[in-house]
Amino acid sequence: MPELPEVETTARGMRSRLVGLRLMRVGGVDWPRMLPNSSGPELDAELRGRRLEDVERRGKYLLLRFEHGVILGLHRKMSGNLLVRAADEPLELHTHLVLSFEHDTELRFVDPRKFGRVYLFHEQGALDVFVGERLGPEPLEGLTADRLAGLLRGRRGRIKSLLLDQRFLAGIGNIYADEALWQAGIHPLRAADMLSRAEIARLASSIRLVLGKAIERRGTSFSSYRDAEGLEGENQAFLQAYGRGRTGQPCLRCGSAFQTLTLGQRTSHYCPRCQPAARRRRAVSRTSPRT
DNA sequence: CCACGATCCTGCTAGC
DNA sequence: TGCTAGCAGGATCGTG
Repeated sequence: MPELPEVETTARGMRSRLVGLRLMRVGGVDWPRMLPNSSGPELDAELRGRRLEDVERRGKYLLLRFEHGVILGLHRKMSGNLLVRAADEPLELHTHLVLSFEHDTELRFVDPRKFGRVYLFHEQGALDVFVGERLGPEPLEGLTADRLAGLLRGRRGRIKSLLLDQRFLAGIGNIYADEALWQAGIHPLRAADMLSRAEIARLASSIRLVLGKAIERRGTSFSSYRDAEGLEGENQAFLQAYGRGRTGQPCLRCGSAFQTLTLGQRTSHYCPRCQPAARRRRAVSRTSPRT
């Protein structure tokens, strides 16, 4: 569910509410698979009594930095929410982890589908390895046309598949991939290495625009996403592509009916006129034999 | 290297 | 009304 803007919004809320507080207890673990490299008792032993020093976002991960360099990495996958609540407020259904801080302040991981994961890192090096294997650059940190062109060079896949690949760029998901491709006028199935220089430049600026605006609006809530305070975002009212194909709504730029296609088990929404499919390449005889 | 399907889960809804 | 198939903002793994 959450993509970069939703995770960033949550990180900001958690930062303002939790940084500086001492963790008193880890509890509420009722789904061990949520902790692939630790356990409830281990988390409690490792974190109890330690102060939360910072909350960061990297891709779609939330990083909680505790005293003595211990780090928790949280990924919400499709349906997870992280809620800051007073300890006397009733527990939300599907709560699978509770971090109890001082001053009766709790951080609750609420996740109906149980896809969310929490990773424990004993030191920065372990986190660096984990991130290095999974995440590419941050799209809001210096994604110029030149930089994107460099990333695309030699990649043979379809552009939308690449945008969804977290090792290519970290943080883009199905909503913002569709939004950025529509904004840039690029069909989701276009071959990544066939984009023109102008298209790459439009895509880079579209990615920055779409993500930046969504952060300003505190994320997209069309269903279950809530921020750290339990509040909805506002970006759902501003989506221009995602979801429009399901009912063939008109393109806001040209009026054509939106369409959908399926790519890697995901639905893509696009305007067939503003995002034309690639021209079929003329068959060219191969002159050089493959070696 | 790249594409695709299956898998992990529960809740919601369109359609019968 | 009630049931059910299909789909959902993610990511990984195995196969071809």
